[in-house]
Amino acid sequence: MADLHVPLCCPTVTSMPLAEDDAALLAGILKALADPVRIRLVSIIASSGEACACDLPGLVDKSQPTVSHHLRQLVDVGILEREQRGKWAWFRVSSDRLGEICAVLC
Amino acid sequence: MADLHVPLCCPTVTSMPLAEDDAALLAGILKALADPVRIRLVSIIASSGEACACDLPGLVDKSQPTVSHHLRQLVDVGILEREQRGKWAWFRVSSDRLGEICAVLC
DNA sequence: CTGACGTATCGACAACTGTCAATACGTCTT
DNA sequence: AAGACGTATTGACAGTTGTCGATACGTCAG
Repeated sequence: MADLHVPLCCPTVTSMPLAEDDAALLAGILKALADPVRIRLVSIIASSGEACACDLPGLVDKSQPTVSHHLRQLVDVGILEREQRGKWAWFRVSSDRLGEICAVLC
Repeated sequence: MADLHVPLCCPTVTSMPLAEDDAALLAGILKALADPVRIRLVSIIASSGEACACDLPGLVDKSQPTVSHHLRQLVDVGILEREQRGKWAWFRVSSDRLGEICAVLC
């Protein structure tokens, strides 16, 4: 899979036709957000500042493997940042990434 | 399918945990954007102001039914507006809709 | 070192999605 | 009325995705 961590440096979506590469990159990032469970995870983590993975399966009512799978996708595109603390994994949203998405869409 | 035309009136994603319903609604809209072909269509149409469906298959290098299918999804969630002019279909982006998405994400 | 426990990965499966050829539907022109 | 032409829908199929049980991996406590 392409590296989705690169900054979104393309011009605004509405200003000129997106190149195929930029379109694929942006679509990949949006796809990571475009799931009810993942958007809720982002929302929960963002509004708390940070969250421990141990609490998330209960909060979104999904199994631990499923939540881990979703978290990975969000980390892969740079929306979430992961930090290991002892045996717990903590997640924080990358405010930069969300801002970039907005900047490109408007 | 739920009506995705309703305004996104939920609070910011980052301010408080999204309710399940709001999450499903927002995810549906983002999913419509989260495809390379559809994002390019939006970008092409937005940067021209409007576009005729007859030109789009050539511009994105997809078959006419495929493009029609993608356009329909974008119209269904309110990102595109369709206008029939004689036997041609013209599309315009709903700037409101994109703005709403940004407002909710940031 | 070993057991306990939190997390990630694997394997499998049903559901969904993007794609196109074929076809149906609308609208204009003659 | 009939043909031409642009667009939408249908049917089918391969590829992707969300989900979870089982299992492997890491890290801490004893």
